[in-house]
This record gives sequence, C-alpha cells and structure tokens, in this order.
Amino acid sequence: MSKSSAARRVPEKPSLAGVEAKFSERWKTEGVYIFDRSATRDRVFAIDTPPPTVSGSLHMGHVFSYTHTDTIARYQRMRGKDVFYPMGWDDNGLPTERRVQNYFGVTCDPSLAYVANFEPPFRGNPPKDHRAVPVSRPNFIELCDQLTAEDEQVFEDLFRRLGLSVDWSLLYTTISEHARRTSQRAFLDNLARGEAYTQEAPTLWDVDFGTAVAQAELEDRERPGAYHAVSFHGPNGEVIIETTRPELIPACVGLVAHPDDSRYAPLFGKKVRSPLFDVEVGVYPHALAQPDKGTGIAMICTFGDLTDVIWWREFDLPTRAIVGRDGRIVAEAHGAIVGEAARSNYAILAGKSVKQAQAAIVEMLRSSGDLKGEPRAITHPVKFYEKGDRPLEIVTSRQWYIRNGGRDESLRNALLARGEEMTWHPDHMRHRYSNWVEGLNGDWLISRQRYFGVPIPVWYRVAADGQPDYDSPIVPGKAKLPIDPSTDVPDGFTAQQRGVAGGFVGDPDVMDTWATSSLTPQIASHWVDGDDLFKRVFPMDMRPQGHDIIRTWLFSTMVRSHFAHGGIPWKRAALSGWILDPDRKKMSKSKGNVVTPIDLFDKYGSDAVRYWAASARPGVDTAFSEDQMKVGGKLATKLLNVTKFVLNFECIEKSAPSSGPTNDQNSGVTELIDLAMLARLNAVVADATTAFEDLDYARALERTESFFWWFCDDYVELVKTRAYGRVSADGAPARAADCSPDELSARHALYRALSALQRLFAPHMPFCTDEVWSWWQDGSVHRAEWPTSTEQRGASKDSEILLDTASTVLSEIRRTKTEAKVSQRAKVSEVVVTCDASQAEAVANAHSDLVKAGSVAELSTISGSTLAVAVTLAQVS
RNA sequence: GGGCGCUUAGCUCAGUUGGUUAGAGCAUCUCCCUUACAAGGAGAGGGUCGGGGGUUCGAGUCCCUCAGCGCCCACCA
Repeated sequence: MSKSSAARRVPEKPSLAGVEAKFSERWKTEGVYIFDRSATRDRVFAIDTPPPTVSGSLHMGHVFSYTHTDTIARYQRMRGKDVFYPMGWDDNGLPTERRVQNYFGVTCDPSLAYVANFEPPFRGNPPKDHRAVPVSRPNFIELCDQLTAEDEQVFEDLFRRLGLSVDWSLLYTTISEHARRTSQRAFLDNLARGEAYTQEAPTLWDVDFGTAVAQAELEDRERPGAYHAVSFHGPNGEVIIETTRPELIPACVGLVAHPDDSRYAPLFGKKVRSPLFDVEVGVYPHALAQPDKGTGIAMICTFGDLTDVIWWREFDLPTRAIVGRDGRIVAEAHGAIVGEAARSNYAILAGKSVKQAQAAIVEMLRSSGDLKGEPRAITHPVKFYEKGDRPLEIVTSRQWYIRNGGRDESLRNALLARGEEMTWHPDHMRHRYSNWVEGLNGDWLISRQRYFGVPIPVWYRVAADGQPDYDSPIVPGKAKLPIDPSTDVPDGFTAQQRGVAGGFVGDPDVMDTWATSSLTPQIASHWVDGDDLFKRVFPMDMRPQGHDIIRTWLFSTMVRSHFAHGGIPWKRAALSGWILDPDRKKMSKSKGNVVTPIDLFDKYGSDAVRYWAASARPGVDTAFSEDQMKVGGKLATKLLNVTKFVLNFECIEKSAPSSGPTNDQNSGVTELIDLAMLARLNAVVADATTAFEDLDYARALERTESFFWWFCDDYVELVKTRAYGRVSADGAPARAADCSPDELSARHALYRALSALQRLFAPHMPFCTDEVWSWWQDGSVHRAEWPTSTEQRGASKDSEILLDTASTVLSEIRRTKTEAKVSQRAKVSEVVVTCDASQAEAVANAHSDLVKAGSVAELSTISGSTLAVAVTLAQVS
C-alpha cells in the first residue's frame, strides 16, 4: 500500500453511519474471529461463554456483561492468543416450555399420540380466554425446536450488531443432539462412579409446574400469613401451639419444643391428641425449636417446611402426607385418622386447595373451640420456586441426585478447596461461593417432572409384582446416546415388554437445566466425542457470568468438573454486576424491555453503547445511563476526526504496528516534546495492558481515554502548526518531501500515537476503530498486534515535566483569552512564565510550539519557586 | 443471626503497595463559527472524601468503631 493511496481512503466527511453493517459483514466474510483449532493449549485463550436462555429477548443486562467479555476476548486476540470464544443458546428446560405454551397456546400431554404436520392454534399472543390445546410430547418438542430456532436467529443478529467477536462456527445449543449426548454421558459417568443416585424422599415441589425443584432454585418471598393459636389435647389439659398453616393439622406427626424449655419439659415423651382429627402424637425435645417463636412449641407436619423434614427424620416419625402433587388435599385420609368425627372433618377438606382448606379448617377449629383467640396477621418469608407463582409444598417422591457436598463433609471441603484454586474477579465474589457451599443442606436434585429437557437416560426392570426396581437401573451403551427412555428400548428387551411385569420401564423424568448447562465447557469443546479440541481449551481461561448464578451455574459446573476431570473447569471467574435503573433500583424486566438494545444501537451506535458498558468497573452494579452512551458517541466521533486530521499530513511511513525490533521505534521523531508525548503514551500502553491482564477492561479504557483527550486537546493543538509545515497556497499541509526534520518529527509522532490509540480502543469500540484503521492500514485492527511499551521510548521524569509545563502554559493562555471573552485566535503580546529551572527548560523545549499554538509574540521565563504564568493580550485596535 | 460490598462535587463514578493544592464525565454558568471536529471547542463555579477515634512526618487510601444503603446465605412453628 502506498502512502498516497492510504491518504485517499480518508473520507471527506467521516461518519459512523453504517459502520456496524459494514464491519459485521466484513468480519464474517473474512473470518476475523475464527478459532484456529490446531493451536496448542498455551497459545489459546478459552472463554466459557454464558449461554443466554432462549425464552424471550436479550436485554440491556446481556449487552452490558457480554460487552465486558468481548473486550477481554479482543484484547487477548490482539495479544496473539487464539481466542476460543463460542456462543451457546440455552434452549433447554422450563423457560422454553413456558414460552412455547404461551406463544402457541398449547400444553403438553404425554399420553397423546403424535400428529404429523400439526398446526398450532396461534403463533404469538393467543387471546387471554384461550384454553391451551393439548398436544403430544413429540409435537410439543417440535414446537419448542421451531420457536427456539427463530428466537436464536434474533439473538445472533443482536449480538453481531453489538460487535461480539464470537466465533459463530462454534455455536452450541443445550438441547441439541450433541448437548444431550454430553449431558447423558456425564450423568452415566456420575452414576458409574457413585456420584449420582436415586432416592425416595421429601422433595420441594412446585404444584403448578408439577415438578420437584432444587435448593439452588429457591427464593424467599414475603407473604402475608397469620398465626393461629390452636389447642392440642394433652393428658393434663390443653397445649397451645401457634401455626401459620393450620390446614396441616391432619398431617401433624408430633410436637416439638426446645430441650431447655421448662414450660414443656414435663410433656417430653408424653402423648397429646390433635384437635378435630384426634390423632395421638408425641412431644419431642429438639434444639432447633425456638422458645421465643409463637408459644415455643410447634407442630411437626409431613411436611410443612424443611425443619419438619429434619425432625421427621431424626425422630423417625410416620409419614402422614395430606397435600397432593396438585396442591390439593388428597381424597383419602391416612390411616391415623380413624374416628367418625375425624373422618368427616377430613372429608370437608379433601379436594380443596391448600388455601381453601385453611379457610375451612379455621372455621372448624373455631366451632370446636380449639382456636384460641383470632388469627394474628403477620408477613413472613415463604419459599418459592424462583420461576413459580405459588408457595412450594414438600411431597415425598423418587428423585435423582448428584452429590454436591451437602451431605458429605469431605466432598464439601474438596469443593471449597476448588474455589480457592480459582481467581475471582472481583475477589470478594469468592465468598458467595464458599458461603453457598457451606450452607448446602442436601445433594443436588437433578430430576424434573417435565418434558422439554434432556431425559434421564435409564430404564428400570419391572419385577413380577409390577414394581420397578430402582436400585439397579438399566443403562444404555455409550454409543447409543442420546436416548429417550420413553421411546427407546434397552438392550435385551423388546418394545412389547415396556411397562409389563418382567419387562422394563423408562425413567419418565428429564434433567434439571443446570445438569446440562453445568457442562458448557465440555459441550463447547466436544469432550464427549474425545475431540482433541477439549485438551486444547480445557480447563478454560475464563468464565464470565452474573453473580446471581454463582450458586447454580458456577457451582454446578465446578461439581461436574471436579468429578469428571479432577480439577477446576476454568482458571478465573469474572462476575459481572447488575444493570440498575437510573434511580438505582434494580432494573425491572418491564422497564428493561421499554428501552431495547436495538433502539439504543440505532440511536447512539453500538460502539457508544459498548462504551457505556465498558466504563463500568468489573463486578459493580451500574446505573443504566444514556448520558454515558452520548459520551461514547462523542469519543467515537472524535477518533474519526482526529484520524482524518492526522492522516491529512503526508508522512514518510505509516507507522506499521508490527515493525521488527531492529527498527528504531522512534524513527524520525527528533523533537523532545514529541518524544515526551510518546513516552507518556508508552506508560498508558503499559497501564492498559496490565489492566487487561487483570480483566479490568474499564481501567484500560479509562487510561486510554484520558490520554486520548489530552492528546487531542493539548498535544495536537501544540504541534499542529509545526506539523503543517510551509502551507501551500490552497491551505494544504506541506508535502513530506518539503518538510524540515522538526516538522516531520511531529508527523511521525502523530502517526505513531494514532496507531497505538486506535489499537488501544479497538477492544472497546470495535466498529469505529476498524473504520479509522481501514483508512490507512491493511487488514482488520482486530487482528493487529496489541501495542507494546517497547514501541515507544520509556517515560522519564523530564518528559512529564515538559508536557505538564507546556499544558499549563497553554491552558493559562486559553484561560486568559476566555476570561477576556476573546477568540482563542486572539494575539498575545507577551507571556512570562515564573518557574524553576527544570520548568524553564521545558518552556524552552516547547517554545516554538507554544508560541504558534497561542499566537504569542514574546515568551520568556523568570526564576521563581511556584509556577505562574502571566499572559498579556495584544491590544485590539 | 452469619457473610460480603458500598458511602468521594447536584448526578454517575475514578482515585492501584499511604505522598504536593482530591480528579473525570454529565448537569449548571460564561465565552468562542477556530482552516480535524458547532452533533464542536475553550473556560468557570461546585467537595471539611458518611460520623467518631487511632496509627503515621503525612490518611480519601491502613486499623478500630458507629450509622445508612444494597446484596448473598440462614431462619421460616
């Protein structure tokens, strides 16, 4: 490329319009971000990308955190790393099911047969009074596949528009054949090693979704409730308990009080009888009972809450469940309810929802005289499934678990130690992890009674009595994966043997979505196929994610990696913050959807939106700010303008970034002030590099940006007159051949700084930097070499004094003109700088530039201890 | 109840082993069409760094303590 052709590529009127489409297309066709899978592990930087859930739309939170990751990816790429940066779509699981139900107006009924060429009743926005149409499981899954494919295209378009430097050829989805195979294989490995097991146990249950849920998916919500004082009938009179769930009285299997509570000590070991149902239950002492709660003595029910489960287990109490999986009181009273009055009381409750049953039982207690006083209204925290709408119940059911240290001290300690092996960004996030692991109270429940997920890949033999044998499941061969045990038949059986005595039955459940997404490093690297890609990228370098899913995604990934590979899945975790409303409240979904990312891209440009995101410190919750986007837009425009200006000067060379070490890096730069500017830039490069190595994209940006504005406002202003050289008649700068060495020095320095600045900004603002780069360089800036501090001469104290002094004198001249309300072009008759010797030397070295930049007639210095600048404006006639 | 984070200008935030007079952007005000940029530029005003105590020659920075805000976890009768 010749210099003149380079110059000709500079547009007359630089503009950011259309850069996103232009470069998205160019990056795609030129494969700028393609991962070289022949790279060895030491040359690779691997990112375990969070796969967004495909159940709605991407919002500003995604834009925010994915931008952070992308800046790191781009930096590493420019450093010469082969960046493994896949994208994944989490299209597996409940959120997708729910979206499909709402979008098409259907519901899954596994008992129905498949209908070919099925047409759903609606495509988007079914009317409110529409009753969901039941469809077969295969039809339902087809609809899931259809809708996720459409959603995923929209997601990809948005991420391309945002400028993510993802290698799209590495795309994975969590419901794909490959992900199902990986997930089932990992599960079977866990099973073979004894890390997965099945057990019948009390389980947290969402009655609306009809599925078990895991500890990690719980959340508390404050709900109104009421204390009901209820009388139990003891040998020596009544025992008053207080309960928020009187409807569970028929499920009561005991009473419990603190061992030290003298009020109840005489009752320990004695029996009392429940009101209305006349069931005899024991009174037990236990340290978990709190004397100051209610009356200090509580019902143990099967099951009202998790503490009930603990007591039930420890005292080996009977199971007298009354709440069914549909959330209603079961029809048949359990065997302990025997009396006629008791049975007819129960009959009133049978079939009612929990809420209705409570109202009914309060009336019954009131008329029987067992309700003491009126209920006292309170609000209290109640456990919900995080995606659910009704409080969780606890029902007994058979489920699959993966060990996670919740019931095993040594495993817990091993997982805690794994957390210590990693680097956390920010560091304090490690506490979230250890806090969670230390607080686990059970193993990881992975089975879900749902449809659109990865099936649990096992069958059970059916004994002669028709009961499945859960203790020794039949597992498929690895080559057969993925399987669906509801349709596939295990080796040695025929389809006719399904469900019959002596035959087999498939496990009906699917795995929790985290059971698959905990394998993203393995899925993305095709571990299950024995692909050598795995050993080139694993353990990965970086796991970016939100801090809200440390307990789910991060922890579960750690568990799987610990079991499967005996090590951590990545070296570092980068936890991003939240987006907050401008009023500092956590940004609500509804508000987040009002301002869509695309609108903001249109309004400010992708680079400007990225600038806002990249300005936020890693891990810090950040207010949504269109003002910051405006600032980013200004920065991008400024970069265009200053590039155009600098390239306006013909130079001997184009400051190739990758010139070899034998070249004199400051070739052609002779003036001290030019060298000083390059030295300052050198320090900025070093700072930005250190910051990026620490994943601190924000600091890198801030350092670069503040240098950049100083460069534009002071340095360029100081040297521009010199850089022009002898201006020709039409006002154009002098040709390079006609320039003196000091004039060329300015031009060389400007070129070098420009080249470095464009590269320094490239990770943050990929579109405008590639645009300006393309005006004078070959190839994409995103494949250019990251600037190194050896490209410029090292900083020195003298050079900083030179620049600071020159800047101070210049701004004093400006201030004088501004305060005198005259144009900055106004002539200055005299400037006298009072300063010390080193500053005097600085003024001498910047003398001719200062004089030109300030239109100064006389510039002199006098000796003094403190720097002072006296500016005398020329008289205006 | 346990853990973690935050508190610096009207607003949003920097401030990296303690080191001149605490910075930036936005907002406000003033001025300037200036030949890269008026969708610009040059300037100004504005802070007892949450309160108190301590260490130190020196504290926004380290220690103690109190307060407010936020988050995570536990509790849930």
